[in-house]
Amino acid sequence: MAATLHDVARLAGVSIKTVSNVINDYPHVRPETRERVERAIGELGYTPNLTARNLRSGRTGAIALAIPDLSLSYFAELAAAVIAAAEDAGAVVLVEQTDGDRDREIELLKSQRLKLTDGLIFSPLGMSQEDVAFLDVPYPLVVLGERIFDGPADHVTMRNIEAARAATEHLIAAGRRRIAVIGAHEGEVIGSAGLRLRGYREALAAAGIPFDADIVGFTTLWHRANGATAMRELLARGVEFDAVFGLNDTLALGAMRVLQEAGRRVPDDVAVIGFDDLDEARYSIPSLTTVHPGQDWIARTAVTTLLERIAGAGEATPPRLLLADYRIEVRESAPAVEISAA
Amino acid sequence: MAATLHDVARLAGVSIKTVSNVINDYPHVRPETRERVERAIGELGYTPNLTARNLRSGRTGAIALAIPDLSLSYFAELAAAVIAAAEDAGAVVLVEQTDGDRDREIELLKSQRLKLTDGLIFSPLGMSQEDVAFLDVPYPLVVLGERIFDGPADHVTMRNIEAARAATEHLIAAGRRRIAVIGAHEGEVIGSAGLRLRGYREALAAAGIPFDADIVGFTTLWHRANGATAMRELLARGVEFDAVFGLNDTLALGAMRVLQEAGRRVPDDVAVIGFDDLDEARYSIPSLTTVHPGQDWIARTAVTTLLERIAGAGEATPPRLLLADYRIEVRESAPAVEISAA
DNA sequence: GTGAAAGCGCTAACAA
DNA sequence: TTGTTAGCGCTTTCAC
Repeated sequence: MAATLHDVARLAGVSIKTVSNVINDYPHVRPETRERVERAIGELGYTPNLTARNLRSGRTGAIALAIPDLSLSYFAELAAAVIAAAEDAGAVVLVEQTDGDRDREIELLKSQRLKLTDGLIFSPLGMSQEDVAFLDVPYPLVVLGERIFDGPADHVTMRNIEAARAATEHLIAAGRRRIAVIGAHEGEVIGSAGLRLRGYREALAAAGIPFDADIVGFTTLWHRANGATAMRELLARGVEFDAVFGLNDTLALGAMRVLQEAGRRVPDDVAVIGFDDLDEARYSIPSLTTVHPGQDWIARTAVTTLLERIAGAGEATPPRLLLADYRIEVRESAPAVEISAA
Repeated sequence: MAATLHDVARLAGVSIKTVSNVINDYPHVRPETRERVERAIGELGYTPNLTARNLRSGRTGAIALAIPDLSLSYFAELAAAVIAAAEDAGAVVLVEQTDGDRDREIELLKSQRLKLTDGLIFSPLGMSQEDVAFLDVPYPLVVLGERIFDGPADHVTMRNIEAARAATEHLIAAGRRRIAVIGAHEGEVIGSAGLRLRGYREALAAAGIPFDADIVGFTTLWHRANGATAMRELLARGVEFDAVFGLNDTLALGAMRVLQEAGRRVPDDVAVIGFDDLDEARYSIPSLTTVHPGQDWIARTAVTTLLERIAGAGEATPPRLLLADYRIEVRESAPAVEISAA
């Protein structure tokens, strides 16, 4: 059995209060007493019981992070950044996977599993705007992503519309006119797909290019395989295009693979741009031009915002919307200058 | 302030023990009493305080998982599987990143940060066999990976030597004779690199092919970029080879990219095989033949083994070594039959 | 500068 | 079947 305060106190011949004082660096302890206590601590190999401390303080020093699935690179990179940021702040992170399933997400929000933590960073995928009321929870919460806006909690996310518009403008500036899209969601208005598609349309409109629904590929899940399938459909349909905007990197990479299999040269015949700037985008063939949406900033900001809320648990400052800066990461799949078709 | 047992008891007009009985599904509670208590619980929105429960029971229901870095796909996929397995078992997972740094790994093992959890699944990368004594910790521990063997804790890992040998044999069976290796570590004997290299050499020896140090590429970190660099060096050296064994998938993918840039056809000129069977290996161009080392089994086994140790905390069964089965996942980059060079 | 004692919210032995 | 009560290990007033 592990040693307790009492054991240390007995061995050092002092009261537990004195031991507690030593442990918590309370200044007014006589040096010789302190030393005696420290020796006893060392001898017994005493370490404080965090659970008991937590019970007293009402805090655990842990935060929860709920994401759809760690095996999706985007969320793995996000989680890595969140854990690193939390560690810098002295907090520890409990990771939950929801699979992007609405019911599991809602259940998680009410779940007692979270009682082990002081607050939650939540990246919903299945829930949508009409579920906004479920975000009204009795603990500190920071929401990520584009599924729900104007909720009762702080929200850290990216500038989807502007960034997607910039991506599209990048292609237009390089001389592309028939820009296909991969990953659209039927009828979605907000959500990553809806917002990014809107940015795309804004860019087209600004350039006087008509929107053509024929070169928009729909796919609900944003996995590599779906990008590949959507691109196959586009090719099978026989529509013409000289560029592809993958609404995320994995879609773009899947699409790029199919393009190459079909003998289309990237970027000569078809330029490809993605969204997310995954590590992987740097190493594909060709390397993937993409939107860097500021995940690191999002992770850091989510952690500090949550910890602030936890610290000031009482105060009712209104929820904030925090937006990351983006930039276009120009690589081989869609260079900046116009490439003349062979 | 959240409601407590007392509040519920008061409202329901019973003692806290009765409320506790209801909550813990103690059978001998009169139905009408139970109903009254349940109504009170609903009215107050009572949820048990897990910290207090943990203090009583000495358990937290959380386990820790320590890995080098979630942004490495292998560890992300491992973590995803561990979290899923833990959830099935009713446990929650706290994820720590060590960056593969020996000092951080050792510090983590002694850290109080873990006091929030009942046990640890630990995947060391910086530590090595001589650090085995640090694994003698006063809490349930399951070790993963190939850095340390015969330690005082349960160890779940893969059959590196046999699997690497099988991978090499696959290339040999397809008619390859000059098989380069990417990712070797200078002088390493155990550790993934050392063991896999040993399997490679065993396969060569068995086939009567001499080992040639000239076609072994060294690189300490196993990132895509390192695979690419190592392959560039190999090409620059002008050595001949008709196959490449990437000691993991990311190395193989990085190497494959460089090969293609250099105009070598995969698999016609050079066959490529990896190790890990990352999700990504399925979607590269060409898709990557690789060793499936049973990560899922490893994750599930690590979790159940740890939970068993936690449950039987007293008993001192000797540490076990648990080995996952592997298989060769044959894809385009190294087909089973010999491809005749054009 | 140090000690005594209450209590965080819960569980479980024991009583009734 | 239900109530009383003693802790789990710690922090923290309040005395001394």
